[in-house]
Amino acid sequence: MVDTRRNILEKNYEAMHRHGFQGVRPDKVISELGITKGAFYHYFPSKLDLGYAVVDEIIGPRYTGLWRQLDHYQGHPVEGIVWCLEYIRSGTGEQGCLLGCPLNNLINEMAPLDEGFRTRLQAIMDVMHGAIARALQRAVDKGLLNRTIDPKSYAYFVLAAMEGSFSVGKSMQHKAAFDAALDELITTLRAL
Amino acid sequence: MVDTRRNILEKNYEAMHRHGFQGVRPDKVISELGITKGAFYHYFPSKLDLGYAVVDEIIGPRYTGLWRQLDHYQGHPVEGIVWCLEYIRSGTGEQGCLLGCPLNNLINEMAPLDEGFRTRLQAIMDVMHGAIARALQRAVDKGLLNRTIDPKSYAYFVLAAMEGSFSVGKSMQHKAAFDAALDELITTLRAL
DNA sequence: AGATGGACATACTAATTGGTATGTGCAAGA
DNA sequence: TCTTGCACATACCAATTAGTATGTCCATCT
Repeated sequence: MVDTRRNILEKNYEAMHRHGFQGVRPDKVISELGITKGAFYHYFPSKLDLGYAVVDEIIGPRYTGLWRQLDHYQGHPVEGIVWCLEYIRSGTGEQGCLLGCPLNNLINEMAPLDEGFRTRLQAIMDVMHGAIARALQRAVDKGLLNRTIDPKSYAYFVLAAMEGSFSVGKSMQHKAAFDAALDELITTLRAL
Repeated sequence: MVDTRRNILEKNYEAMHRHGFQGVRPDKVISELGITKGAFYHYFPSKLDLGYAVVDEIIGPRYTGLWRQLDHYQGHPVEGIVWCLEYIRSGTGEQGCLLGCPLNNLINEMAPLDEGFRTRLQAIMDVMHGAIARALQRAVDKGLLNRTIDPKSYAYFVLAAMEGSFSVGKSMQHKAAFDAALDELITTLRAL
């Protein structure tokens, strides 16, 4: 027997990625999975709890797992950040570009609407922000940067440019725009 | 008599800003306005058409009107871009930061879901992108930049960092994060 | 004055949504 | 072997959603 709960989680993650949380119809996802309401509500008390579980068990780990590696990156910290960005790019095909960044999508949709979502999404962003800020701080401490920067402030900028690249790619419906924005971010980082 | 159609448009714009297009309940907005379904469906054939009208008549003009001014900006083109960014910042209070950029929100929600939305949103982004790219091209032509850049590519980066600043501010639920990201973008632009 | 049409109000509705209540098969432990 | 409880299936349901169908008031044109 396959893991029914995990299947429900992953199918709903896909639906959330495309339609947003509010746009997810549990009924639809259920019938696509070939299961019934009984199975769904056996594992998740409500649609909202399902949404939280998708963030906690799929989206969160995916992002925090990547950025936490920055702390152990050997070499120029800025190149560590670039490595993370390139990793994200490599996981973003033409299709993924159209659907955008799952984290960015969810932040923009749910942050003002539900406190449960907001705290979870903020926690993920905090991990990413912390990792970038620490990397920049290491670079500053080692005197590796030409310009003086405030690591925490600059880390927000890096996050913004990265998330924004997805928005640009999504609106232009072309990975080329996403790539251009990301390339310029990388160039900017390397010029620090 | 006030302009009922405009009232419907503006109340729904506010609802879209907070709840997203899918989250808008025409019934709710109607009752808040103190009008009835008759009035609503007299002016708008459907909820989708209402959404298009909000983009065409409120969101679009607001953004294109601002960025088109760049073409007539006297002085260093980069300072013109900074002026636009500061204008956007000045219109973004603590509350506006929580709700995010209406354009960014709509792109992330609706671009993959509806072609009518997508083409409209892309058209707005194209205007903004074109204005920034032309400003950068002028700066290049006049030899005002230290670094050589590709104006079109860099314009995507500027747009990305700007839109992304809203995402960051929204997730952190703090204008300080938004301001930090925007400040670093401005510093980066001025260092070009 | 009578007809026309725009600007709404009122009342109704089919489909959908997000569930709940209840039943069943089966594996594991007492 | 009996029972307990997990893992689902089936059937039902109240509220909501996005409308439609129809009526009315009033200004304007003929």
